[in-house]
Amino acid sequence: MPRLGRPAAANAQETRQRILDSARKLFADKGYDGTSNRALADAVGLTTGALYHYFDRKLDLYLEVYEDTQRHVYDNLEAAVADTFIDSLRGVLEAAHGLNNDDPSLAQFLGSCRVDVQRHAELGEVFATLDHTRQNDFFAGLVRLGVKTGELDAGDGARTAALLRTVTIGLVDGVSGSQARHREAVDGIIQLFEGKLVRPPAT
Amino acid sequence: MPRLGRPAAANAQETRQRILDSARKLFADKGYDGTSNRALADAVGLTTGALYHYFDRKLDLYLEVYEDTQRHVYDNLEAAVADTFIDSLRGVLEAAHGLNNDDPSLAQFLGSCRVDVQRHAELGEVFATLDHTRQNDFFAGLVRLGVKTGELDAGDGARTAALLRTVTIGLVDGVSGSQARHREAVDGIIQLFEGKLVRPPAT
Amino acid sequence: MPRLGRPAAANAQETRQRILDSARKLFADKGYDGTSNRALADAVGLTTGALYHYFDRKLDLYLEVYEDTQRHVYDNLEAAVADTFIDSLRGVLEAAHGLNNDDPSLAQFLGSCRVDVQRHAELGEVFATLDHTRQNDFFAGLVRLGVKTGELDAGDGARTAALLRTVTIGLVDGVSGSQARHREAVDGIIQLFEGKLVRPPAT
Amino acid sequence: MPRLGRPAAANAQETRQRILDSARKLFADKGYDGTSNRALADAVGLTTGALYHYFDRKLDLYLEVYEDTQRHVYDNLEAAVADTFIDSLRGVLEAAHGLNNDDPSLAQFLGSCRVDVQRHAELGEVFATLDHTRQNDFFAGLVRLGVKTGELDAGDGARTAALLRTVTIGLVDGVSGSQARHREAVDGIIQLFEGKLVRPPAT
DNA sequence: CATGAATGAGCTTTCATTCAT
DNA sequence: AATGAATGAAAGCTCATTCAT
Repeated sequence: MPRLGRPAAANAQETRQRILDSARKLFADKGYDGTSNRALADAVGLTTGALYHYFDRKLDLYLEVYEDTQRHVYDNLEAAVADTFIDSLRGVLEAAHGLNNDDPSLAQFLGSCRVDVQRHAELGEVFATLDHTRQNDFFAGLVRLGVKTGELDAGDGARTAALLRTVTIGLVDGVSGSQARHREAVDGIIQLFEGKLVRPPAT
Repeated sequence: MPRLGRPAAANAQETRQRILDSARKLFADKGYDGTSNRALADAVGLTTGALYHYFDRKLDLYLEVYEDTQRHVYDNLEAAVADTFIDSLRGVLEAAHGLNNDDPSLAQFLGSCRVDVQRHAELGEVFATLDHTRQNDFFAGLVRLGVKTGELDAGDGARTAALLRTVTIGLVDGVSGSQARHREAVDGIIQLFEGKLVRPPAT
Repeated sequence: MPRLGRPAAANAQETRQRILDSARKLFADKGYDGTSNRALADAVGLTTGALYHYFDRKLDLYLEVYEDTQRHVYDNLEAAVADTFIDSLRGVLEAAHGLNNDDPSLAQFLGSCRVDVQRHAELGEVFATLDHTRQNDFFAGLVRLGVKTGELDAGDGARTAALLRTVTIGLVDGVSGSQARHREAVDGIIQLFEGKLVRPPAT
Repeated sequence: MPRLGRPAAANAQETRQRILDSARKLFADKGYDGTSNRALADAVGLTTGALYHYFDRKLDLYLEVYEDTQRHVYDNLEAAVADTFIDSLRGVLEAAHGLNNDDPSLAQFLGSCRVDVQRHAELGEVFATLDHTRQNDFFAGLVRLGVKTGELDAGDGARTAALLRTVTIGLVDGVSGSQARHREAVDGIIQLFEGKLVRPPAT
């Protein structure tokens, strides 16, 4: 005999957030398909049916996790932008490292997400309709700053943006699982950008 | 409508290769779980049962695709190593770009693979038993070369290896889908390593 | 054509029992492998997926059917034990005949089960972990009773137990399918134990 | 490139017998469904395709195994019949024990067979068309002998036949897997028929 | 006489989703 | 707000059988 009526402890807002948090971790770890509603429900302490009280479809839940995460991450990165390109880069990478330290599932989810969007036709369609301005603007903004301060040539803009995107993805996909390796990679990147990592061969 | 029994044209060697090639493309695109035996069989022009004539389990097929791809890629990258660190880097990145040009599914599969190995417990277990020496040695060799030629400080070794790994993963996961963006990112990386991308701010 | 969602009339307890009852009949008739989830689901009026709402694996279902049946049968047989060996034997065989009359699938399942446990490695492993004390104790108890009343020599104990086991299995495997033949065999056994079936040859 | 033409060592007659022998063991152990053509081919050292050179269908192979086994067993049992019922019984049970000692798969197959015939509609149909006269006649003959010698009452004929059938099946299904237990059961049966196992209670 | 490539149907199991309660 | 009974589709895999070679 299940208890009827509204459970005493139930708080929709808070339950919803618990679902989103568990979902981010599971999606980050196992991917979209690899995360069953059942596993999610178990993690949250609900049944699969209850999930549908909060989200119409698994896809909608995934989307909401994405938007939450994206917002949280870029709020932090944007706050780290400074007066020069190199200082901003340093700040942004440090901020990324800090985020990864506090909650590794943030970066892991975003990396996992890029894969799932490519793999899943259905997910791809929905993501195509999202507003990605913020993400694009962020890298473009960094480059613009570098050109303004004279740190970058205007002609190297696209190249630098592509480079930043590549490095970011490498950090997320490659080393966000281990704090130590993440630290090392971040230090390497900064040192390289400062021109202090490599010099011409001895001869 | 093919009939029962052995088809006239059957050639085991060639069919096996067709399976592996189709599998690499599908695994690269849709991942391990996202690639059903059915989809693979359809792509090759067989039934799912026939696949088991060649591979005992889906996992074995995946493994074989991996080993084939890994071998092919590192044969090419190792051939591109030169006398100095910077020349080797340039050569290796160009070789990678060439490979990606000829058959994008090679890099895409390897990127896809890293994700699947993390997501799939079963895949992870099997991969743990594989010999990854070659992959590890490759980056370590590049760094040793740089130290020998004086291009790198010995103390920066670990940092540089982590950086190379990060950049490689970024290239594979981030931009191997588009030739143009891949080109741009490669050029950016080379220019950055040459110290010709960034300079101190004007003031 | 039932629709999706929970049917109005659903009653878990009763459905579960219907599954177990149908399963016993099918397992008795067709064996473990010969009984497909599909056939069982059809017999109960469900889909195969619904079975997994009640049992995690086919094997668990089989086990539960076994325990139910075993308990039911031995409850009846033990109740038939009397003051002397010969009266107990008569009572137990009559009880067995009665059970077989009421629901032939009980004995048939147990006979079928012994075969399946030998045939199926997986089934054998699980059954090895079960507690078979009750079954063993039952025959041992009968023999002890016979020795106590002087009906049996103590030295014939093991032989008599083996004989009882053999006769029981013969009844179950050989003639439980036909009431008439079962009756005849039971009568023959009793008469034989009473010493009224065979006498020395005429000469 | 498979070797073409007739393999040097091939001897149809002998290969056929090897198939039948392996088949009897596998069918006895795992049953009809539980024995795959593949497993049988492996045991014999052939491929599944080759089996079809000797038998049109799995079912035909099974049938042939049955007829071979049945003939072999009853040749032996009939040879053990003596002048009186009790001596015949003793002889037949000893013969059965000897057979079981020499090749346990004989009795095991026959026990396994009865189950499979009941479980498998297709098998049942084919067995219904077989001539079971010999098996039936054998028990009837024993009973007739007992009546002739005065060891049995004519009125107890059907009952005794049912009893013999029950005991035989019990021996085969229950204890043919272990020589020791088989021996014990055989001794118990003989002693019981001799009237030397049970006596009235002490009062 | 024998191989081995291939089919098509079947199996157990998992899953997203629905909906009466 | 939440449960849990149920569906229907799909998955990986096995199998008896066929037949070109």
